[in-house]
Formats: sequence, structure tokens, C-alpha cells
Amino acid sequence: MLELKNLPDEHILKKFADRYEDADIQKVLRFLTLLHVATDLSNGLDRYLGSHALLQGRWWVLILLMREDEGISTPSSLAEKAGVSRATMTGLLDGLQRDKLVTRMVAPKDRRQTLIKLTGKGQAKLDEVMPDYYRRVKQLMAVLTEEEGQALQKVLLKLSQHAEIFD
Amino acid sequence: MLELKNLPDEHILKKFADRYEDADIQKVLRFLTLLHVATDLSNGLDRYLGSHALLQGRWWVLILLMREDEGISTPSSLAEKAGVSRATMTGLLDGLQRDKLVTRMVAPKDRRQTLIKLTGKGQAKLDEVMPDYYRRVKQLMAVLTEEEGQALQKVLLKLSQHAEIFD
DNA sequence: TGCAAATAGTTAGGTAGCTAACTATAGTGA
DNA sequence: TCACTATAGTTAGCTACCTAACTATTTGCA
Repeated sequence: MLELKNLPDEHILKKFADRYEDADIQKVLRFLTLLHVATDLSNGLDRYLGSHALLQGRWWVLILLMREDEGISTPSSLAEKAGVSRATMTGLLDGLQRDKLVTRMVAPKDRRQTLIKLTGKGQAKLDEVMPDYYRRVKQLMAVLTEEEGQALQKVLLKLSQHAEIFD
Repeated sequence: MLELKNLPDEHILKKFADRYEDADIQKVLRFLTLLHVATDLSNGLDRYLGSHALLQGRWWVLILLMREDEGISTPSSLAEKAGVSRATMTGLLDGLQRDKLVTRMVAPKDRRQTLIKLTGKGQAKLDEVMPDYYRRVKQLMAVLTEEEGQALQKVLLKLSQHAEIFD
């Protein structure tokens, strides 16, 4: 996602609105602000994870594995839960395996499958990263009042139900 | 950004909260929902732009050029305004130039610089894409009441002022 | 039973992002 | 003036995403 350092000021938006009649300046600003702020926060999260030699993709795979009893899953299941293609998951697992944070094993029941297991080193990496991650998220979201936090959640869910407007 | 198809349910978050004491379940859910919904909307926007042989990065460069009088800028300036590295901008401009949506010219004043100009074909591409983009954004944001829209904007700006919490 | 369809995973090739290192040019100060 | 520093842009090599095409295996049904 593009970061959009400079959101358009209202003057520029008006120039566009003159050429493109359907533009609703306030609504466009809100839409771009949502993408912009989320990208900022996502980049911030990546900076934090990067300081522990992780990035969001790999970090999320470790979390999905920790959610499982035994810390075992399959590439397909992980891809579906992370919302990425199986091809992308292959690449993420290659990196995690190289760093010995997960292992690949052949599944005895179905020889098409590969079982992915969180290693001790992988669990240790999560134990290193998660406490501070939770502290920072708590600190960030605490800048909102409880009412604001609830309102944000409600409004976001409402928008997410209409993301297919772009299809 | 990772899409997080399945946000954690409260049961799983509790398992994590037991191991990592500082976790605040509600706040983490709100944070992840923000990233998740913004990613969904960003992907939707990319699907729409993709149907016109554009993606967010290239589309945004065209918009930045149209903001300029004469439709002229430089790679450095575009990179700064788009919030990407100059290396990334080189790649975006390579693609746009290949599709003849922009042209590169040597700057007469400073021979280190390259001037980037929006072509007629580039402006035509914007004229093809923007009206429907504005219609769809208007339609999407109209699912919120005016009060909800204002509250969203306010809360997002508040959060963006604390994105450095991850540093 | 045996072959077609479905599924699991990988590979190949594309876009979009990054940092670090490089070249060319411009500016500056002893 | 001339060497140092700063700036503009590109290249190289990395991560992470995609789709399409491929291999191996399993499933299902005629």
C-alpha cells in the first residue's frame, strides 16, 4: 500500500473535483486518511519486528502456528488463515525454515501434504517479540477513549462489509 | 501488509494473554481490525485499478503529476510526495514510461535531474479511471453517517500522531 | 478397477517496496 | 581553484505479494 506522505489539501482536491464532477472531497479525504494511517501503523509495526529480524509476514506465520495445539499446521491452512496465496506461503516458510524457526515434515497420512512445526527457536522468537508488541499496542490504543475505541471498531466493521464496492 | 483473514477470536487471544501478561485483548482486536480493514480496502482499490492496467503505485504517480501545473515533476520530488524511496520511484517510472503514460527529459538547468512529464495518454488514463474511482469512494463512505465519518477522521488523526510508538 | 478431477505444494515470472552502493553533476570553502 | 561534500538518479539484491503452470498424490465415480 502506498504511504501518501502528503494527503491532498482541499485546494488540490477542488481542482480534481472541477474536472471530475463526482468527487466528494470530504469522503475522499476520509478514505485516503484511513489508508494512510493504517499504512503508517503497519510500517511502524514492521520497523519494530525488523529490529528482531522478523517482518509481518513471517511473524504472523509464527503466531498462527502458536495458536495450534502442538504448533503444527500445513502450508495450505496457513495460507488460507493468513489470507495469502499458497505460493506466497511457500516463500515465507522457506525463509522461516532457513532461520530454523519452523521445520518441514512429510505428512504420513497424505503424502501430498507437508507438516509445518514451530521449533523451540521459533517459540523463543515469539517470546522475545510478543510482550513488547502487546505493550506498544496497548500504549497506542490507549490514546483513544473507550468510547472512541468502540466507535472505531464499529465503523471499521461497517466499512469492511462494503469493500466489494470496488469489484 | 498481511491480510489476516481470520482475526483471532477472543478464546485464542486469551491463550496468548495468559502467556504474555501485557496483552489487552480489546485493544489488540481494534488495532488488528484497523490494519485488516484498510488492507481489504486497499486490495479492493488495486482490483479496480488493475482492471484499467494500473496499480496503486503507478496510479498515484499519475495523480501527483496531474497536481502540478504543466504536469511536470522530478523523480526525487515524486518519491518524497508518494512516501517511497527514490529507488522505488525509478521502478514505477520505468513501468509508466514503458506504457507511454509519462516521458523522461533531461533538465536543462541541472543535468543531474530528470524531468518527468505526464503524457496525453497518461492524462487520458486518469480521465478513464478517476470518475468511477470517485463514484465508488463516495458510495463506500456513504455507508457511514456524517457523524461517524467525522468521528473516524478524528480518531485516525489521533492514532497517526502516535505511530512512533513502535520505534 | 481405473481414469478423470481435485488437492497440496512448488516454481517461474511479474509488481512494488526496501537499503546500500554506485555514477554523474553541482555546490562550497580553504 | 580544487578537493570535499551533497544531491539526483540508477543498479543490485533482498522481502513479500500475485497468477499461471507444473508435479505428485488422493479421491471419486462410471
